[in-house]
Amino acid sequence: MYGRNFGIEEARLLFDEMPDPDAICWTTLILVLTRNDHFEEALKFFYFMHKDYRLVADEFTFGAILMACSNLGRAKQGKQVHGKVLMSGIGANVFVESSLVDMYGKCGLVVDYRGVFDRMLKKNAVSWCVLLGSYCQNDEFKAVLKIFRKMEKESDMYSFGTVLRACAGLTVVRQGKEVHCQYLRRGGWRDVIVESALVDLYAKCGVIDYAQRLFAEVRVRNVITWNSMIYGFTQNGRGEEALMMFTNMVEEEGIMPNYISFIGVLFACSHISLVDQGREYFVSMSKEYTIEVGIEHYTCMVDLQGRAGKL
DNA sequence: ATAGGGTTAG
Repeated sequence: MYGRNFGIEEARLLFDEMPDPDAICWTTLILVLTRNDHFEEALKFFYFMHKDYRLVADEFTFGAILMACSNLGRAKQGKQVHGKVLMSGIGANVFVESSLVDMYGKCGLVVDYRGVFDRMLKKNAVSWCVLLGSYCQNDEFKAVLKIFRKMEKESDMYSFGTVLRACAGLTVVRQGKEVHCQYLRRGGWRDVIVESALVDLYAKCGVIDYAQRLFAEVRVRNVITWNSMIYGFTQNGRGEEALMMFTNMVEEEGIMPNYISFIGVLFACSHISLVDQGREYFVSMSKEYTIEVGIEHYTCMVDLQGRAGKL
């Protein structure tokens, strides 16, 4: 109950009070941690449970631990967990196997995720979606489209974000439109993830005005939707509008920009030679927004000042 | 008590 409502501390305290927590209690705590993005801690507790308390992990435990490995990109640990899964005799569980595919996919191990997927006896929409996601994460966009075309009932609405991302990666606007239509035909409607992917797709394909019209119709926008639009203007040589979008996002909508927002903003400044304003944005990143300045931002600043003759 | 989707410099 606390874990589902961001009460990680409360969940921890209650767990510590338990006189003799069994494997289900431990697993519940691990699930709370993964659900709230505390992946390192989740792994720590797993090893604790396993090594110090000799409790037996089940499919729920392994699912959560594999999720932690996926999100941390820990291939080595993930493989070890895979070994434990095989030894435990619950290898043929659709949750665990889908998590394994996802783990190998997010770690970039193409042979492994394909191998696990091919050997799965039972597959469902999530398994197929994870496979698409794995190919997409490894820039195998053509494979994503090929598999998606062969899928019918196996796919559900979750697949569309990934497939649209693949179309954007290939800048194939015609196929992107087809997928867009298919999404609508299947009753897709007002999904912030799909709509963000659509804005990005059309912007990347150069149909920026259409992207803008679509963006205007979106009801629920989050920072990623805005980033897609901001970066879309930047990519299409419309830096002023990119900066206007950024201002709108922050001042009108009160949405906090993130690391990626500033890549679009600084790159926009570089394109329209706004050196001083670019510097101000660069400084405000850490001062006003407490966002860590990364290599991409420094690169934009080098570009910005280099283009302006300030070698 | 369980798994999956979207934004990123040169």
